Amino acid sequence: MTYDFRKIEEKWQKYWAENQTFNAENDSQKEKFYVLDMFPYPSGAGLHVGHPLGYIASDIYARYKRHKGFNVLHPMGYDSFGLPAEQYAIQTGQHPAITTEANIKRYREQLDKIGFSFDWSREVRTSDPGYYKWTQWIFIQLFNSWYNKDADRAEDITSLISLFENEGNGTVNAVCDEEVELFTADEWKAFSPKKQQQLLLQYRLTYLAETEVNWCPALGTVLANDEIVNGVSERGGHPVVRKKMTQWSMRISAYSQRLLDDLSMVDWPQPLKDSQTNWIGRSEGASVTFYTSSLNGTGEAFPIEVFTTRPDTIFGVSFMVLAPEHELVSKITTPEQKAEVEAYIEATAKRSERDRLADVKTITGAFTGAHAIHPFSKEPIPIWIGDYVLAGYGTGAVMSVPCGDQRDYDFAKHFNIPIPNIFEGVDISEEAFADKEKTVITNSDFLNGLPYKKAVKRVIFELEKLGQGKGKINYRLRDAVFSRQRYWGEPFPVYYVDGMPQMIAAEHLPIVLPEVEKYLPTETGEPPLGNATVWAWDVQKAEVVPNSAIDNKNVFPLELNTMPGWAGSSYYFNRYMDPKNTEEVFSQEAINYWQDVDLYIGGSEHATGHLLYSRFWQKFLFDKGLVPKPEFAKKLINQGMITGTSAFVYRIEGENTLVSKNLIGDKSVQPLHVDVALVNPSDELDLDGFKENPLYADFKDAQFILEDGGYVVGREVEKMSKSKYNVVSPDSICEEYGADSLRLYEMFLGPLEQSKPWNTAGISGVHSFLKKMWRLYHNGPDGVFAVSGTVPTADNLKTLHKTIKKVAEDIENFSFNTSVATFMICVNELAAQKCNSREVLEPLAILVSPYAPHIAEELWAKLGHRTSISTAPFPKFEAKYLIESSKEYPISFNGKMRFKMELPVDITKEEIEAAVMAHAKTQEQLQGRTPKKVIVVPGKIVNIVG
RNA sequence: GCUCGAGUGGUGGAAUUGGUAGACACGUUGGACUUAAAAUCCAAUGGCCAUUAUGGCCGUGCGGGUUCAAGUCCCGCCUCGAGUACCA
Repeated sequence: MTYDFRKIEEKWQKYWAENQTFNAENDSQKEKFYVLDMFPYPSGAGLHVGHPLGYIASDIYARYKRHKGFNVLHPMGYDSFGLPAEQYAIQTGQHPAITTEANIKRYREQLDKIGFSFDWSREVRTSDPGYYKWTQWIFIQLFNSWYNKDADRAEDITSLISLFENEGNGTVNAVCDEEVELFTADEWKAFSPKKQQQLLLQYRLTYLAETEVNWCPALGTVLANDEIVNGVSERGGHPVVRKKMTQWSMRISAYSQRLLDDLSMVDWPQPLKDSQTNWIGRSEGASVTFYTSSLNGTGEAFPIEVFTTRPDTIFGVSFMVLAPEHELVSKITTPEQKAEVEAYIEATAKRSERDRLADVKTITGAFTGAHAIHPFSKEPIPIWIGDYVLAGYGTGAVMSVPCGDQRDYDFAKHFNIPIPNIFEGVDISEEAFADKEKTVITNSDFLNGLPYKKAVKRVIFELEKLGQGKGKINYRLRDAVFSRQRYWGEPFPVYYVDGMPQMIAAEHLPIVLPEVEKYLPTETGEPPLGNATVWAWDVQKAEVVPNSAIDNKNVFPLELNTMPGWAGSSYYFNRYMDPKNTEEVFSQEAINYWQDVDLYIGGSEHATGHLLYSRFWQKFLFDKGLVPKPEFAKKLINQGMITGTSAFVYRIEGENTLVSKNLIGDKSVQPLHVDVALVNPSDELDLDGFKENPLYADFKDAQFILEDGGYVVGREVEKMSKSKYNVVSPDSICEEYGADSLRLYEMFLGPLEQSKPWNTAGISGVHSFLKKMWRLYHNGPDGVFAVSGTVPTADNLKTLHKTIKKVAEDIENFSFNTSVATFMICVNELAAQKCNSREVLEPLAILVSPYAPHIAEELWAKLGHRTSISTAPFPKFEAKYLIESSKEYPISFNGKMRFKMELPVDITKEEIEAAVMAHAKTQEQLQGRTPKKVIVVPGKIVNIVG
């Protein structure tokens, strides 16, 4: 009987679906194990072989854990809100929900063919109202919360209100907007309700504020910092400009320190932790307030707050620099300097973000004419503006210490500003000196002779005494803009009364995305939801009603923005625990049983987006007592990218002639991508297919210069992408070799975390392994299924048990590539031993089952089992079968292995040495010399020196 | 620039705490079976030199070092990849 993988795989995929084999139980007595994949955005292009890599790895792990007796949660769903479906809708008028549905259907077909053990009964889709009801609900919880720094956790907004009522906000230690006015309890009570709402908004964990945002005109929306790469949009590469807009923001900065600290709790890849650490960007230093001199300018003394990591160098300050956008600039600039400053501001405003990034070498700036007073020396310090100071970081102003900071140094040199030296024994004639460890301060009054750390302490003490500064920790992490001017996203559960946002009560959720005629912004520049005609909130009826009913008494306008892509993905891992719950986001029973994700597999590109936002929401839900763990995923693995192997044909420059790769010689040729589907494993082009393909119509009549009757293409490893015609789909591999072969081969390619090239040719190795394994169970006449009850030999058991040991270790270490090699060795050995004993072949089927589940189920059934192999106990490793009576020792001379020698394992070092020295080959190697030393490592090696 | 990761045959890769470098595959070559092909099986396959079997020398990006012994540890470089970028 031949290995008919098509029939077998179809049969078992149907069986698993019908029997719901992989549905997880929420009320199990078994120990839980939660294996999660990052859910995909269902794009129109479908899956290529690179996508399932992580899914296969997690599936192997999930199946392994089932064999180990765990109740495994292994769900899958779709991050189904997003730009491509909307762009498609703009172009074609097709509703994004329809496109999305079709794409999901295709994804599901492709996924099903690979034989994953997903619990599909728990599928979630972020664009499903039943799901985004809870996204909206969490948004409301954030709105109704503030961050209490004293308790270091989020609290209900009502506790803040009662603080205001009792003490005003003077004593409140909260994370809030930069500038909040101070008020007493009595003042608070006297404020109008609107004023109170405005003030509360400055404390809420999600808040509406006019912020500088990254506006992308081409996409017609704002972007978060992590959605911008090199100054252009991540999607599409469009320019991004700074713009002030009223937007919802998330006060993620409240969690900066905890997001940093709790990285030590999770087993995540170090590079990922590093990039989160960098992104959060904690720096310790001091905030110092300088006052402008009232002797010049308007005569008013304005405070300028700066942040510095080197307060110890305060006596080295010889100028200050403000960002061109800094609000003080217009107030302090002297009449004489006004023209120059304004010209500079105009010039920098014109430069795009990209230009600024591309050109960091050029030093520019302008003098304001104003001076600040040094807090200690009382000397006047000139105030400049320059675009090397960023408005968005710190306070947008710096105290410049040219002797201790290279940028300040370069700026000072360029504008001929003095560079006072405050470091003992350091030459600063060529460059600044920034080494904290070697710092000894001089020329600095009370700091003279102090090293860095002591000087910092002292100066902060003195600043506090003056009331002009204090120690401060600064974070680079900004609050996250949460509004998008898009259609295909979660609507906010928000309506506006007198311009103030109001939350819709939770019992009326979800607020369902309205229908619109057009998916573009309105003519007045409002977001696409501005096109909706039924998009107003009736507070009496508690429902969405036509806009015509808006009277601002009972019927109010609804929010027109939608939520960003990361909203729905920031808690989906918790929702999977109880996905059908209509009363709660998840029940406490479910979350207390499943707790958190034990293993999360996905791409490293989500390091500072999804993975940071998810940790933020998790901590918020933790503070609210809704989840038991402050971190949602214990272990995380980044799977590497599978690159494509592009194929090229070569056209001779200026001719319609294509020349085979090895005949190019010194001809001048132009390489052209050719679809890899037209190339066979020997790199030969399918000439007929090529000529018939409409893509290559230009070459229909081309001349071909062939070698040995064929056309050999060139190959190069590139990113797998449609535009490079190097995409290989899993469907075609499943069709030709089967899902089990695909699964094995994806693992066999190399370590999970590494990026590696796909080459379909290599799949024949794992495919013939499966055939070989099949034959092991079918060695009767004409290949009929035949397994004997004979007692296995010592060799059989040795092969089996070393395989059990290695495979179990490999899975625990996520070294899936080496276990495939181990299976091959095992089957090769058993075949050589002509083993067909049930006692060996039955456990072997279980070992292979996580990797190649279809063939394993089929063999398991043939072995007489009536239930799925998926919960069969993993074979137990018995060390006794591996015990050897002798060991083949490598005998080395001066570290080089010369020959091997079989010796019993239970003899002493001395006996080994004696046996080795007595060997004829030893004497031959020594050629009469007496060894200086003989190293014997029992069980390992013998090395003879001399 | 900074941070992190990686360099091993023609190719993908293996090598547990320093202990037989190149497992397992792909590819290539030769052979068996076959009228033929496919499929399958067997053998060889890091480089160089030598040969009658036996052998010898070199070899894990480069240069040093530690060690009886280094792909693995230490120091200094080179190359590639990823992230980040005037962060005060």
